[in-house]
Amino acid sequence: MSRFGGRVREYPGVSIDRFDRGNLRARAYFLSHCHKDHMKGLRAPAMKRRLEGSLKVKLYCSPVTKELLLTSWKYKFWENHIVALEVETPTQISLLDETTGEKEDLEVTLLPAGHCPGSVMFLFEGENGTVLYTGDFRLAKGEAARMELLHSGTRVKDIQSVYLDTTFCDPKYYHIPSREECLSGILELVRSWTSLSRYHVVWLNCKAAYGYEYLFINLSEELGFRVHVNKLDMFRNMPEILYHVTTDRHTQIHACRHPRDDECFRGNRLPCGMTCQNGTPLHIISIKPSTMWFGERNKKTSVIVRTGESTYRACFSFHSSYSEIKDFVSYICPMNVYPNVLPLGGTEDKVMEILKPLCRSYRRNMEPRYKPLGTLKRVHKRDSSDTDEDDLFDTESASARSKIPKQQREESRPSSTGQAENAEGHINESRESYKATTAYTSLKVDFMDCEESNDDDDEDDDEESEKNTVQVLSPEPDATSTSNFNGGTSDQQESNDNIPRWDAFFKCNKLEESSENEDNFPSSADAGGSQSLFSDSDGVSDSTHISSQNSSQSTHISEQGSQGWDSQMDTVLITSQERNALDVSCFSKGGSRTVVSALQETAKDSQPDSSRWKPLDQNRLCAHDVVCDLKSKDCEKDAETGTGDIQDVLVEVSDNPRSPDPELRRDSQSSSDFEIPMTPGAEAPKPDKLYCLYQKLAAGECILGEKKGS
DNA sequence: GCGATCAGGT
DNA sequence: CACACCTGATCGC
Repeated sequence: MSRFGGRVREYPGVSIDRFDRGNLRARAYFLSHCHKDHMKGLRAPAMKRRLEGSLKVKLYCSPVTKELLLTSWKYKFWENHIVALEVETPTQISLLDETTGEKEDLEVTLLPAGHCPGSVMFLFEGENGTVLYTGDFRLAKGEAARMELLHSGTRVKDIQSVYLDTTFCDPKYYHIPSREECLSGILELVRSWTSLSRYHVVWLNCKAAYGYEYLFINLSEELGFRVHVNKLDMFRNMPEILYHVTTDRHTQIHACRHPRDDECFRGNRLPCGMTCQNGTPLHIISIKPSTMWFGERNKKTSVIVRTGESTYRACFSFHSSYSEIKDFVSYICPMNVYPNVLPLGGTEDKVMEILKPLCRSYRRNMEPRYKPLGTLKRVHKRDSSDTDEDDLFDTESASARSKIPKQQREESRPSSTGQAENAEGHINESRESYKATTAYTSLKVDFMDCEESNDDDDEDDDEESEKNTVQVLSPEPDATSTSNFNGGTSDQQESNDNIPRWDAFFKCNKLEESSENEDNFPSSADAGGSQSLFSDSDGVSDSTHISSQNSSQSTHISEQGSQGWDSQMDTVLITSQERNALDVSCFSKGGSRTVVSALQETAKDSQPDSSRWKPLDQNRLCAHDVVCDLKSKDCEKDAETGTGDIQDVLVEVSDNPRSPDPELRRDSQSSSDFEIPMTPGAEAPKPDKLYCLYQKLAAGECILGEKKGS
């Protein structure tokens, strides 16, 4: 929840995203996007009176935001006061104090924020300095570097203050899979289900808020089914959205809602009331987009998690992750940062502790040497932002950096180039040291971190409660060992002395050996925690058959009969590293595809296809370049004809998606990414064994066969 | 009757 | 443990 009061200290005459109380006296208003929590007071009688008293007072926003806002009659009284500013078009505005006649000139630029349709950041430039208000934003790593208007010439502008969306500004949200990863995960799940028959439909359990449109568009484009929604009049002037949504319920993708849509779903009914077609009952799965996050050390990034017999969650985030935020701020390198949001339970101090070191004010104090500001990267190549952004950012990208041994990096880094240096040195140091301290403080942190996302909110999670089978990860064979991770206080320390710890081991190895080892551990961040050990075995189980129980990591589909044996297999997990790691060539190109091949195809597709809807395009109101090219003719055909070849399809075919058998149900609902079941009869490794394993791991050797044997 | 606020839910 | 929103209860005007 935004706790931003509406005003920036540099320009107190403007109010942004808040319209109540003191903001009623503002000379100009700005709305970054159309979410209610940024519209407080906007339709209040007091504001209405304020407008009636002055024709001059304006609300500035993007054209899309204006359109969405005025769709609701509640905001109609703003109509003659709204000024839609084109995105990325610097505009001079005059702030007039109507009582004194005093005037203040200000240049404002709207920058795409990637949060929802029409969402923007505001860049103010005036005599009190340059101020960036981010609103809510999701920008991938390196995206700031591609925004021309954040730069003057090739250098990033001298920004006095950033008012920042800090929703996920906490290391526990270190990584959130990219939009593209999430999208293709959802796409493949939807594709595989809907291609089983025309009666297989998907319900996207989306919240009542703007922001899912690009998902609808991409699904519709790829699969050829428009998405059923309750209302679409707000998109009447946005053809590229309008074309992909429908109020006709006869479609296989639904995002309709009902006050008690969960009940509907449990009764095998869509929120719109559909339950069968031509007398044939529908087979419905639900996919709930929700934020999933991953700790720094976890390289696993499953974007789809099965939560029930026919319920899934898919990773989806409107906000930047911790590392994206840090990338953004360190690139901008402002004098000051002010958090707009305090993560619940977090304090301003804690957030500032993270952000301060990224600011110039702080860097100056710490380092006398002048640090040049960042430099503009490739100018506006949005298409490429869809792909692996790391590749675009050669020396700058964190992941590219981490592939180079740190020592080497420091030696070879150029001494006077802009951002490369900017992002290096100090910033990195601070990150390193932060990591070191967290790794130290508690195993619990370590474990939580590794463990992956969280996001157990609500209703359909009851079965997930045991998702983290900690015992297996524990080095201690007995049951009390759980406390090492969970409760652990003093005895935790003790047991740690006896048991070789992966992070400690790795650190010491790193000192002894040359830095080559880092090649075996592409992400240096993976060094901590025993999870990496197990997730490895988990991750490669494909090739080693180490454990059929963990095979949900496999990208293959579980083709489930009604037996229970494979209940662990039916979790569909699509992880980003699998997509990178697996060889596409081993999969057939037939009508039905494996997850992996399909994913890689879409990844390929996504690059050059300019008709694809991209998050930063969410400001297009009435684009002339709409290409309503449904490449889905084939898919449609598939759906008509093909229910065969199911073994190649992502999701199991089940005649009875809601198995009444509670045993089966509980089983199948566990996400095996969370849960690493103990192999029957197996015992946890002894300290010396562990040491041995660590050594082999560090050397890059395969430990799996042995582990299995032990 | 309306709005603001809170609690509780999805 | 998040977000964005909705509903319903309560209070004040």
